[in-house]
This record gives sequence, C-alpha cells and structure tokens, in this order.
Amino acid sequence: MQTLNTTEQQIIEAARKIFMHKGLAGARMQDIADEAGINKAMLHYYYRSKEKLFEIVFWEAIDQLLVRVNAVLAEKMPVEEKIGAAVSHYIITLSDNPYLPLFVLNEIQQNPDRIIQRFVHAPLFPNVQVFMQEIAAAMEQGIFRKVNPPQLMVSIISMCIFPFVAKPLLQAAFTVNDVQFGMMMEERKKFVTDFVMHALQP
Amino acid sequence: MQTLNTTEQQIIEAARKIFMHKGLAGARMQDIADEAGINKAMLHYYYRSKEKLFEIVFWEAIDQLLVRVNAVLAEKMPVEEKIGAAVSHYIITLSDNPYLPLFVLNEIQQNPDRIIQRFVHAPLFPNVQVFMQEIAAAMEQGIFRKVNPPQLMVSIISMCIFPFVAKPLLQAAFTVNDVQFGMMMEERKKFVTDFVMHALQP
DNA sequence: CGCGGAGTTAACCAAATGGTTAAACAAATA
DNA sequence: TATTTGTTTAACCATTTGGTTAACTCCGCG
Repeated sequence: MQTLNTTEQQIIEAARKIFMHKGLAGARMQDIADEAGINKAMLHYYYRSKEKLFEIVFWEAIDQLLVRVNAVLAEKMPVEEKIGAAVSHYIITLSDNPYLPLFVLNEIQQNPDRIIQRFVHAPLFPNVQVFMQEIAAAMEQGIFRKVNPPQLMVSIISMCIFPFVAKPLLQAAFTVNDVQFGMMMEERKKFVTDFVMHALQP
Repeated sequence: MQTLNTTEQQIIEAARKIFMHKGLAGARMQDIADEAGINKAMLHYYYRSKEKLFEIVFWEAIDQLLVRVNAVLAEKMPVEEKIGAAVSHYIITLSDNPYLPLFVLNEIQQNPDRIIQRFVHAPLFPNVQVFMQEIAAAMEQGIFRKVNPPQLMVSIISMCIFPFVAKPLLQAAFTVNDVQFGMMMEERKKFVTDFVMHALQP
C-alpha cells in the first residue's frame, strides 16, 4: 500500500478506492480518473482496460484477505496462542480496510471462476491445513474438546470477518457510530478468542 | 415467493433472480426481460423504473433476512432452546436462498441510507432486544457464563450467515460441491448450537 | 359486428460508458 | 537549439443502457 507519487501509482490507489466502494460493475472509469485527478485516457495508457485494472486491485485484495494470514498460521507457537494471533490479525487488518471483505466476497460470487482457477493450481493458504492438523492433534491430546475441525475453522473465520461485511447493518441495528464500532472490534479480539477457547474446553 | 402466472409476477420473479445474482449495478433490464420471456417495455409498463423494481426485490429480501427471524425470537421457550431455534431458522432459510445475504449486505453497503431510514422510524427486529435481555437474565441466574450480549449476538449471527456469504470461497477452499456444501450446512445447525452452548457454559 | 381498453411489441431516443486518436507538452538528448 | 521520447489531454467513436412511443393484438361488452 505504498504511496509513491507517480501517476501509475496514483491510478492504482484511485482504482482501489473506487472498485472497493462500488464494485466492478458499479465503478466508472471516469470516477477513477477523477479520484486520481487525471485524464481518463491515462487509465488506458497505463493499464489497457477496466478489466486489467480491476484484476490488479482484486488480486491485491485477495492477498490481503486470504494469503497474508498464512504467515501468522506458519509461526511456531502453541495452538491456543495461534488462535488468538489469527483472530487479532484479522480484526486488525479489517479495521484498517473495512470494505475489503465485502468487495472480495462479492466479486468472487460475481465470477467464481476467477479464483477457482487459482485454487486448482495450488491452495491459496496451505497453512490452514497445518493449523487444522494442529487443532486436531490438540483434540487427540485432550487439550481441546473434539469438534469437527472444518466447522470450527469456518466459525472462527466467520466471527472475525462477518462483522465487517455487515458493518453498516450492525451500526444501524446497535446504533453505533464509526468510533464506537472501532471500539467494539477492538474488544472483539479478546471476546472471540475467549469464546472459542471456552467452546473448546473439554 | 408465490408463483402466480401473471406477467406482473413473472417480472418480479425474474427481477429477483437477476438482481440477486448480479446486484443493482450489474443487472440489466434486458436480462430481466429475457429471464421473464417478455419485452423490455413491459418492465416499465408495470414497474416504471429499474429503481422501483429493485426496491421491491430489495425489501422483500430484507424481510426474509432480517424481519422473519423476529417470529422465531418471539416464541415462548427457554433461551437455550431459542438459540438453537434461531440458528436452525437461519441455516434453513439461507440453504434455500444462498444468494440472499450477500445481495442484501452488498446493496446496504452501496447505499446505507436506504435502510438506515427505516431503522430510524422503528427497529427492524425488536425481538432481538428481547432475546438479548433473556440471555442477560440467564447469565444473572448463572445458567450462562457472563459475556457481552451484543458481541454474543453478533457471533451467533456471524456463524449462521457468513458461510453463505463466503460460499464459493469455502467450496473452493475445502473442495466441496453443492451437495456436500448442503450437507455441511445441515450438520452446521447442530455444530453452531453446541458450540455456543459450550462457550456459554459457566 | 364494432368499439374500447388493457396488454404487448418493435423501433426509437438520449445519455452514459469503455475505449481510441491525434495533437500538445515537457524533459531529456544530441 | 533542434529532436526525440515518454506523458498528458481534449475531442471523438461505437456500443450499451434505461426509458419512451406509437402501433398492434386480443378480449369482453354494447
């Protein structure tokens, strides 16, 4: 997310903002040009087409939402700690990029092939397997209660990501402003970690 | 969701399908007309504009995603049971309408005002308050461990809805087809309920 | 039968949109 | 200074898109 002042970079930043907010179908090339403060022709000069520009923003977002968590899951630490670390990582990342997950999820649904192709070649986050095995091992050792690991995995991810996907709705439902929502997410790190640990108590 | 054979109804059904799959920005009036097997002018004859047609589909979806759960939460039964009932209700509803939540959440983010206006007049699901009070009462009585009720609420909803929001992604990540995904969601009803009950064990 | 109105359609329209082009500009190079 | 090379712009273009119109069909009713 470097902020170089070159036109090339300004375009990417503008594209990121517009695509994230409006999606591929809703974004207008003119919007992006305006946001970047340049002529529309420059977009094509540097990136050929709307689709090409979108792909750059999209894969950058995928990297942020899916790939980077791998590094956290690769660290060497007890499973109990690793759960907390992963939860914190997600909530921190998404607090800085609230629009990220809905954007990614929506575009995947619009065009699943785009991402499925990549999964065929190699799993997008290999360490999730490792993590699930560590959890399974902890269950065998009696550290955790035995539950279905994929369901557990999905649950942890759900509790971290969903609040950001539903942010405007939750804000309306619980009548909280942006600051309060931020505080809620801050306190959510501990809540989710504790909640999961209690649920896994034998 | 009635299937009357009148043109008026055929249009709504077609609009529902197209809008749910492509969203407001991505949907084309021609797509809807084709899906309904009629001339594009008919759409305007019956529903004036794209926006008007969209609003009908949108509020119908809101009703399905947010309002109907109220009935479940209004039923008279012990909290422990009610949690399971709400979870089941959501997973059953969404299994029949997998595109529903992403559609709704996305359109809310695109235009939050649309829904915020409604929340100002009256809460869209008053019984959530009741439910949270029942949970708080159960905590006071020592039936449940004390946790922050809104955080708990958000967590339950997350675990129910998120898998459908991320459906294509989860299917790719865990390599499951539609049938297997359906089974996973079927088994998820029990998983989430148990998971929550264990997490709330004092 | 003929009249009237609801239902339906093909053709049309203006605006928006992704993309192109040719000319202008600026900074380095010879 | 003249030339070249990469950058930037205004104007333009073809297609798409939401929406309109005028004519046509069909059915019930006098």
